Amino acid sequence: MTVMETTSTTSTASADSCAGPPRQPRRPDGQDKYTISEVVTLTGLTAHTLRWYERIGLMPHIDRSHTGQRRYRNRDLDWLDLVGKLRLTGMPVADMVRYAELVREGDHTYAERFDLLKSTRDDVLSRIAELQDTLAVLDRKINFYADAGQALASERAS
Amino acid sequence: MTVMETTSTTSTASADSCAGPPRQPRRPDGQDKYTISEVVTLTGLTAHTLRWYERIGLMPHIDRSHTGQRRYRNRDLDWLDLVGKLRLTGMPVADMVRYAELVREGDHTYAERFDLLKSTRDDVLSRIAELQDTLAVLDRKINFYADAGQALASERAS
DNA sequence: TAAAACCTTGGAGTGTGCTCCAAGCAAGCG
DNA sequence: CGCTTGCTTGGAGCACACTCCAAGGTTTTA
Repeated sequence: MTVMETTSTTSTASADSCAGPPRQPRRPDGQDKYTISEVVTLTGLTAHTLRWYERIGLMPHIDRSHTGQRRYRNRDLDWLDLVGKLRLTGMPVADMVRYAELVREGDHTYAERFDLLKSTRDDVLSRIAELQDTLAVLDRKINFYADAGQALASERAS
Repeated sequence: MTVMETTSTTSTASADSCAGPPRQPRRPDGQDKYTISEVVTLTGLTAHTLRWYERIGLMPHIDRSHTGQRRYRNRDLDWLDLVGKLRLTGMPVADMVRYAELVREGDHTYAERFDLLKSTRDDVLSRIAELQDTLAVLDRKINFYADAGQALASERAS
């Protein structure tokens, strides 16, 4: 009855500013079968999202137990890692689905996969450039407010 | 009657890969009054979006002509430039509205504005790091497909 | 002065990427 | 056996950031 589904830790504001990204727990060695909830803890995605990815054709075929429950394998986790990376680039899910289709279609789609990844790479490069541009603007403003804060402090001191 | 509202050039796929970002037209010198459609061409935003920004409190007070039409000034365009930059960082609109409120409230909010920009800056830095990480993954895959393409080519040649 | 182009509003609609629900089956434990 | 916990499905719902509409007033051009 009660479902509750691990509603992914609300990381709205990155609380600790002086730590790396929240590292996902590492996969246990020598295992090649994971339940959906194990994949939840390994990837940080919700079970809802994992099932949704499958519905929209973003996943390869996922093995099932004799009673129909999903049994993910290491290659599926590798795929989810890639999807996670692509998601960070802002790539639309539809494009990732297209890439997944190309993979399913076999080796003769290498060229098209190459093109897709290459243009994604170009996008990433320009996103980085944009962000660095923004960083400069931000730094100018931050310095302004820092100086203004200093000015107020020394005003209080005098 | 006919509205049509300049439905922002569909830049779904960045067509020309070997060109800089699509530079917005530069502001005419010595002008300090712009209609909404002039702001549309200067910013690349739609008129809908400009009005919506105003409704949600993301804009400072915008002057009006004697008949109630918007007349943007250079400082408003500066603000829109900043908003555009912040939007690129993935900052939620709600946070930008918060910043706009702080600006409206006056000089005594300097410290809070500093904090907000600083944490945004931190976010930008980690986004850049993520993207560079992704770039490495992408490059490995791209190299794989490039090599595979070479292999196929030399196979055909032999 | 008339037509065409542009601007106004509140509110409704859209696309994306999840997020959740209801109802039911299954597996492990005491 | 009953209880708890976990997994299944299709479909509905949600948050965000726009995007558009209808109906009407304004400005510019010919």
